Amino acid sequence: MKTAVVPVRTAVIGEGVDAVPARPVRPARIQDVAAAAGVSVSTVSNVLNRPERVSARTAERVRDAVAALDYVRHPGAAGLRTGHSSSIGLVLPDVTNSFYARIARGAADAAYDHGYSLVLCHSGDAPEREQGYFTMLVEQRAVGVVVVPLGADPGRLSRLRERGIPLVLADRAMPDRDGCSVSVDDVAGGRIAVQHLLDRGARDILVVNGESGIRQCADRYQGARQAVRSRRGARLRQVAAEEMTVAYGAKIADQLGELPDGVFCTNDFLAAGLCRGLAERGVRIPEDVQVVGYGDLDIASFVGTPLTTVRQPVEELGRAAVEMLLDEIEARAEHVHETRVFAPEPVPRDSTRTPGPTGT
Amino acid sequence: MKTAVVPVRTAVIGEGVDAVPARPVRPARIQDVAAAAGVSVSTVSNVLNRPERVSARTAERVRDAVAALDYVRHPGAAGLRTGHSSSIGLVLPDVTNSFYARIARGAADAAYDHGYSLVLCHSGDAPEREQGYFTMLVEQRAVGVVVVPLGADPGRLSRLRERGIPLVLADRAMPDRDGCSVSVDDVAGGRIAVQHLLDRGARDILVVNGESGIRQCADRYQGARQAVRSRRGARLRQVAAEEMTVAYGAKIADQLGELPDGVFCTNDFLAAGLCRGLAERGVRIPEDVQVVGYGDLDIASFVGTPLTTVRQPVEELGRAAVEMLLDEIEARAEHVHETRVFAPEPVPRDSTRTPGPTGT
DNA sequence: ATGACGGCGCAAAACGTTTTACAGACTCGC
DNA sequence: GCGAGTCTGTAAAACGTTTTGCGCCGTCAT
Repeated sequence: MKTAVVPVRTAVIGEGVDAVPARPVRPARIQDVAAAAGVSVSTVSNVLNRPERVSARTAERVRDAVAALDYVRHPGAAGLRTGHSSSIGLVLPDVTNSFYARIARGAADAAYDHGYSLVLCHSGDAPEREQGYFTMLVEQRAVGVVVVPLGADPGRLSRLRERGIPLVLADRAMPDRDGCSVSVDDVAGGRIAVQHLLDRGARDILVVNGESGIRQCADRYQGARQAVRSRRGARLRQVAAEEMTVAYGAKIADQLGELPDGVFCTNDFLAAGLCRGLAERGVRIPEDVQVVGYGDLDIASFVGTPLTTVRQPVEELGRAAVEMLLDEIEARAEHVHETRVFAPEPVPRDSTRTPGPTGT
Repeated sequence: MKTAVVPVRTAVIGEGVDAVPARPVRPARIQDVAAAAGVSVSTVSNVLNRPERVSARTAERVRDAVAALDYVRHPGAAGLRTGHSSSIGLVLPDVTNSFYARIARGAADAAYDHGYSLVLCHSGDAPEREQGYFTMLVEQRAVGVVVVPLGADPGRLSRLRERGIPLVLADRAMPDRDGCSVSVDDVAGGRIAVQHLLDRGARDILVVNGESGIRQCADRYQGARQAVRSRRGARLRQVAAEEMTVAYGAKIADQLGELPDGVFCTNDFLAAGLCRGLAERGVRIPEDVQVVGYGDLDIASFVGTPLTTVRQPVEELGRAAVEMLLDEIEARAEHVHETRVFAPEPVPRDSTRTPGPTGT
């Protein structure tokens, strides 16, 4: 869906012809450096890549020449010889979604730290586009790919691997014998959230969930059950919202019959809506009902009473993904595939009380 | 600032040694295709790049061979010969910021459509890191760069250009003789917002702004002035918030003496906070006071009464940036630099009334 | 027949590196 | 002095393309 756009004014600057004045000089090649330093190309290459193989004196001469000529290496050409590029693919459904954006950020940081460049691939929930990016990455001889896969079509993924490109799965970790994966532990997240409520005296817990078909929702509920089971006298109910939005959160607050004393919403939108709905009914938060959200989205801290929530280390997810990828690439034989699951952590704010000895 | 993270469990799958079973076969080269089709390499290359130079019969034979061998072209090697790669750099302060994420999305889409790959560079507000990415892009022989520049250090930018890499500036358009730029028209945005209020009968307008040192803020205020000036009997006041956050928006609502009948907040956070603050004082929105925000952030639709706001065509910004870049690259001599300014558009929601004949 | 011309296809050079195998120059121990 | 061993440095091949210039072979007009 293209946004209609009106470019109000568009000014033309420069003349085009003389706007490309001195056609920029051809960048210096390694050969030029060699000539300038009075050594052979191979020596220059050695200085650059295995400095220990060359005497201090020549090394310095070479480095001077490099500086003088403003030489910059051409990793493309190098890759041609060595057989691998230095770029990593990052394939995700939508950069605009803050969850994926945080993954991208972590991944970009890690790639930068290790001297790799990150190719952003926006699959936009379209499998054929995901596939298009895969072939593009194969062409580029990408050294590896981090992917938040779309459908559960492992075929496409393994075809990439057959091409010799290691893959790390992020977030939607399907069990995967042939590669690493990273994800966050939603069961633990649910447990943490409800444990937090229990610790603050809540005993009649309501889970406001999304559709149980969504893995994250099911997992978080399971975690909630675990927490409640371990505390005698505690009780757990669940209600499912059709969509995990603010509007549906509010709607559920309206329809609530017997009020619980603790609510765990499996995402912050639901929680924000619920809080608003409850507030309109005159219910005080956290005095009458304590509320915990999930995700630590921006909205959690904006809402009327700042929301206690569960934070997922998403940037770390992205970072870990590329680091595991690089390990697979660099260690090769010694590498063992790993399934890394990150634990979320509670973010206490005003929608829950401070912990007391008991409560009831 | 690294988030503390606890990987709860980490399972080891596979054995590492035999986890890399059949070392994937070396991908087919153009030479293999040539052999299989019984033609020369150059013919294969011609089939691939200038099909008109080769007879239909041979072309088909070659294409069959390509399919049979599952040949994929190696643009890196090609680039070595032709002198240019097919990757574009996108340098921005923070992908996590939804504004920049939207730019990234638009840019990624455009790059994909034109067969270029987009290298994500996360400068993270650190000039030295921005510089680091610049040199990385020079190394890669990136064909061009779209950048949301950090400081106003045109030196770094022009140094990139001297290297022969065209640059398009996004968002923070400084007037730029040597390249294209894209941005949104904040003056128009301010005018639109206030015009919207005036059209709905508001006459005593308050602008809740950020620091006037920020260009966007100054521009939006200027637009507001233009709108008010063109309507007799209308009056404009301004108040500046120290930060453009929900909290400060609420604070301003508290401190407000004489109530205006229309408020233009120069960003949606301020607007959300202001609405909450006003609501707590018992002020009805939009009956007593109409409110317009800016940016069409997620929060605008979540808030108590959904917020009328101004939407910026940010994805289009990103898309246009790479397209202008590609024009510069492909048209070369005929290209003329352009400064493209996009117009924002109003998004009417519940925090303003429906337009009436007048209103007073 | 002959010459010119067009259409196809090919050989080879070039792009900028890395790496292998080797050569020359020292040093050292005898 | 001499051979073995160490250091430095080098020539050349290789990576996978694209492109230039050329040659071959029909065809067509003369």
